Amino acid sequence: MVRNRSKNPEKRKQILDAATRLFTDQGYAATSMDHIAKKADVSKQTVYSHFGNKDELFMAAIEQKCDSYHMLDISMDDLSDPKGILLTLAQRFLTMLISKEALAVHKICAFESKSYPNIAELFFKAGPERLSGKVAQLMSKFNEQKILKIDNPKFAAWQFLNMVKGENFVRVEFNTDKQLTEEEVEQYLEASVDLFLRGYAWQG
Amino acid sequence: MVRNRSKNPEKRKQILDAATRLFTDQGYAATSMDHIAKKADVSKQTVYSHFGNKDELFMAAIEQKCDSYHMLDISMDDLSDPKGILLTLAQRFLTMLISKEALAVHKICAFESKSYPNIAELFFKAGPERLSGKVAQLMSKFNEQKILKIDNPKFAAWQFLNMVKGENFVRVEFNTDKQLTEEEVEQYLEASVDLFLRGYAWQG
DNA sequence: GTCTATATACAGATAGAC
DNA sequence: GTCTATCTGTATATAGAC
Repeated sequence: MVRNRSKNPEKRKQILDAATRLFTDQGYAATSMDHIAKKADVSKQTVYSHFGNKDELFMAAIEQKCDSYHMLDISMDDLSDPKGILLTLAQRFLTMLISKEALAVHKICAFESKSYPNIAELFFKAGPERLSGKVAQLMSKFNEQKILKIDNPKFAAWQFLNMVKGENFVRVEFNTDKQLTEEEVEQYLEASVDLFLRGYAWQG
Repeated sequence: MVRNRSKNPEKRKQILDAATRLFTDQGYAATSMDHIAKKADVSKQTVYSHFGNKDELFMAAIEQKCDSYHMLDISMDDLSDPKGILLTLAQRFLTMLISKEALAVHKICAFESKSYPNIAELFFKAGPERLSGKVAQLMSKFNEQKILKIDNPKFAAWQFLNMVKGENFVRVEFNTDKQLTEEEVEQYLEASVDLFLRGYAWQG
């Protein structure tokens, strides 16, 4: 009886937390129900009692992560300093992207996207799509207020967000030995914002 | 005796091919030695005789894929049509990126980058780093010939390549239900090349 | 060197006591 | 509802025949 909520919700939370942690750390196949039960400090049967089977537990765990995938809030009140706004956005976005948590969910959703398309879709909607939508709104406002000339705000949003990733994200993604310094990243971000501003400037 | 090359090299190749296929398809943990042996049409013991254990076989398989990760050749002879060159490059790059093969290696290297850092590093060097180096050379030439004003060719290369990925790559990466049409992708690529050309134009 | 058969460990999932 | 104990399949890896 998975639906019965008279079961101890604390244990449920313990299980879900442990599962989320282990699945995102090690992946689906490499994570065992025994390990989850042990880490959650409950018996294995309790895990099954709460979540039915491994698949359902996996879906619940990743779903939770997707839900809690918090938005970057982009203040769109004062647009008088586009460079400052975009630079701040770029910095925050990149910091979020390369955070251990976000990267782990990203990787597992991408990796399991064939086996669990609905999970990957969930992540895409909660993460990249949602953010790019927000940024597109920002681009739209820049255009309306004639701060930048942006015919297609959606394109501009994807261009900007992808550009910002740069070498830094790829290096983190593949865990390369050498990583970029903060200064290098900062320089890259500024150069990218400048490129973007020049490319979408009104006075061509 | 793994080093002894008097063993049947045909069988070795069969094993390696099967392993590469299965590992990239399903990941490390989800792929069994039994399955590899069966697919390679040899006995399991032969697999062990050739590669020692699962780890070594995995490394050999992915290494092979990285080696064969073929470069996009970028012709740098006639630079008179920068828009045409960049558009062609963008199209070829994106096509390569979202190809089933490239995507599979990309995903598994990213996913296993913590467990197998040397494999991920190998891929990074053979893939993203090598390509961005080539593109940086192109950017450098654009600058030398005053076709574009590019102070930092390395930055420009990463900016261009990342930008080109756009929404399309992310949607393929997460296997989303809705995928972009060819027309949409083509429009995005042209918009991105235009943005890049305006941003790095000589006459600001 | 390659095969079949087997040892050993651990996986997901269930049965039954309390 | 939660626990301990167990069933059953399958994994990695090895032994021994040819």
